[in-house]
Amino acid sequence: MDPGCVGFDSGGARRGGGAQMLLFGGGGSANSNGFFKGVPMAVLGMDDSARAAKRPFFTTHEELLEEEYYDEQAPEKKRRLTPEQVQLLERSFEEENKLEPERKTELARRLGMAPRQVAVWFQNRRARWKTKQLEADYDRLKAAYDALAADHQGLLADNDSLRAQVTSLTEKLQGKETSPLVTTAAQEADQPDEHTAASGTEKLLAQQLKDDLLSSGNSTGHGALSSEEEDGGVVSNEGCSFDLADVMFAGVTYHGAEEVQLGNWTWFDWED
DNA sequence: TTGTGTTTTACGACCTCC
DNA sequence: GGAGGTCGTAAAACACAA
Repeated sequence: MDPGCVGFDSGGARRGGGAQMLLFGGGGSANSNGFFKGVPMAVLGMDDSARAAKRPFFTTHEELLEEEYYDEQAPEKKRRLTPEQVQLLERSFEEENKLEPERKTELARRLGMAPRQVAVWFQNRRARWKTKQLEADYDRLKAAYDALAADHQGLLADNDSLRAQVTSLTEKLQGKETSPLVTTAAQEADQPDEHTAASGTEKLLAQQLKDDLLSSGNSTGHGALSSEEEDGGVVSNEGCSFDLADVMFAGVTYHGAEEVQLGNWTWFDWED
């Protein structure tokens, strides 16, 4: 027979024996792991599947064209492709996962398979490929999500830390409300002109506040003062999730300071 | 050996494109 | 309308644990 032929001998029904197989490339008997032990539904001429279902598997390309291979008695069972067939199909799939009619015909001829079989194999192979792709996409998206979630947790921790600092500093400032340096807005309303000039003590306290802010900086830089920021006396809060100015300076006025507003941040700078 | 889960082969229904 | 695609599914083949 044609060395490129593969298939079953459907003689089970005709000769009363077990199914036999010819290996791809001219092999002999059925292999040991159970491949092809069933009587086949054939190298199906499945372009007409109703007829093909009754066609024996063992056949050459030429025999495929012959009606005499029909066997009305043969049970319809599936069979697996040989490793050699699968190997060639895989190689072809790697080159192009779509199947033009010419290529389908050529592959079928080389493999001793029906064109319909080749087409079905490509359909199933594309489905498996798509599943793998979806799994890979899922893995990538999950990794990206996990990284973002971790980053988010870090930001939340930073946020908590900064809030704690704000609370601490606010309490510290409010504990000094009675000093001549700082008054509440209400106190200032009562005595609007009393503290318009910054004294040496005021500057000292202001510097202390500034130092506190600088020393409480965190790793991400969000909401904390950096040395660069100190130079200009201006603070950026890009990416910060709370309004430091609102919290820290609510109801408190620093006398003799120049108020610099940038976004949600307010910085008080004093001229010497 | 048997039960069970997975993979492979094959098909029908439906959709899109020419 | 026909060809060829995807999608969902049936069933055979296979792997493997008990």
